[in-house]
Amino acid sequence: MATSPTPSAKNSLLKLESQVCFPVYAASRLITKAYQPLLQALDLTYPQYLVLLLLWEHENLTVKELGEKLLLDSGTLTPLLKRMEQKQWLSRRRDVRDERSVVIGLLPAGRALEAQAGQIPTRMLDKLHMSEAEIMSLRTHLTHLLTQLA
Amino acid sequence: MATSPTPSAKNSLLKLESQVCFPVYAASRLITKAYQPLLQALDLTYPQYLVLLLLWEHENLTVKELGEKLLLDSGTLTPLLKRMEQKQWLSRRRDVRDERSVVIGLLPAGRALEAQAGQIPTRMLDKLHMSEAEIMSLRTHLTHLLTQLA
DNA sequence: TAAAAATATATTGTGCACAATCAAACCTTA
DNA sequence: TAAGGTTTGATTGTGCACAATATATTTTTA
Repeated sequence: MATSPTPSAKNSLLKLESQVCFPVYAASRLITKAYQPLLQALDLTYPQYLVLLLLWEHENLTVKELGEKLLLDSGTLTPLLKRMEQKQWLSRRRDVRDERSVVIGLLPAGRALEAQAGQIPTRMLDKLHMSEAEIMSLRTHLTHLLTQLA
Repeated sequence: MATSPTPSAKNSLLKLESQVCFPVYAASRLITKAYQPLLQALDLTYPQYLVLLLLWEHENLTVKELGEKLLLDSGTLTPLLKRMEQKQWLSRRRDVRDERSVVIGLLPAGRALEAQAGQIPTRMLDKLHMSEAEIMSLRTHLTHLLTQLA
C-alpha cells in the first residue's frame, strides 16, 4: 500500500523533464542568446537594452523605479548603469529634492539608439516562430507566475 | 501621411509591456529566487540542483552530456562541477577510452542529497499557485520556443 | 600513416545577479 | 528638534553565463 513518496528515481517529480521551471530557465538563456547578434550591432547587452526600452518611454527614471519595473536590485543595476554612463547613453545624478535618489536620464546618444533598435522586436518575433495566440497564452501564464512569485 | 514605422514611443513593440521575452527573463530569475530558500538548506544553487537531478537519474554523465541536457557550455559547467567536486558530491575523471571526455560520477554524499530534496518539487509547485492545465500549457509553449531557439 | 579536420574540455575575460552589509538622507514623533 | 526608524543606493563577495581562445585527443582522409 502507498507510503510516503519514495525519494528514488521513480519519483518522477525529481526528473528534469517533469519540471516547469527548467524550461523557463533554459528559455531565458536562449532568448538572451538570440538577442545577442541583434544587440551586438548596437554594443548593447540584453539587460542594458531593457533599461533603454524604459528610458525611451520615460526619459528620466530613478534607480528605484528601474529596479521595480525590471525586478532588479541596485547590486545589479548600479554597475550596469555606470557602464552605460561611460558610453554616454545616460546620465546619473542625485535628485536635488531627495539626495537618496539617483535619477537616470536619457542622453542624445541613448536616444539615437532607439531608431537603430526599431527592427529588433519584429526580428526577434521572427526567430520565435510562434503564433500570436501562442505568444498571448505564454505571456498570460508567465504574468500569472510573476504575480505569484514577485 | 503614414511613412515607415516611427521609432518613437508610439512604436508599441519597443515598450517593455509588449515584450514576450521580458516575462521569461523575469520569471527565470524569480524562480531561481524562489528555489533559493529550499536549496540553501542543502547548500545548493539552482544550477547545481539541476546537475544533481540528472545525476540522480543517471549516475554517470560526461560534461558534454550534461551540457546538452542543460543547454550549458563547459565555461559554465567546469567551475560549477569543480565546486561540487570539492564538496564530495561528485567525481571528475577522464574517460579511459576517450581522454577528451570527463565523466562526472555521483558520490555517496551526492546521492544522500536526493532524499533531502524529495520535498522540493511539490513545495515549489505550491509557490506557483498554478493549475495543472496552466503548467502544461506553459510547458508546451516553452518547449516549442526552446526547439525554435536551440 | 602522416597531415588535416573534428571533438571535448579548460581557460580567460566580461557582464550580469543577488545576498549581505553599509552609509547617507529623509521622515516621524514624541 | 533630537532620537529612532525607514528609505535609497552603493559596495563587496560569490556564483553563474557565455564568447573567444587554447590544448589535447581522436578521427578522418589523402
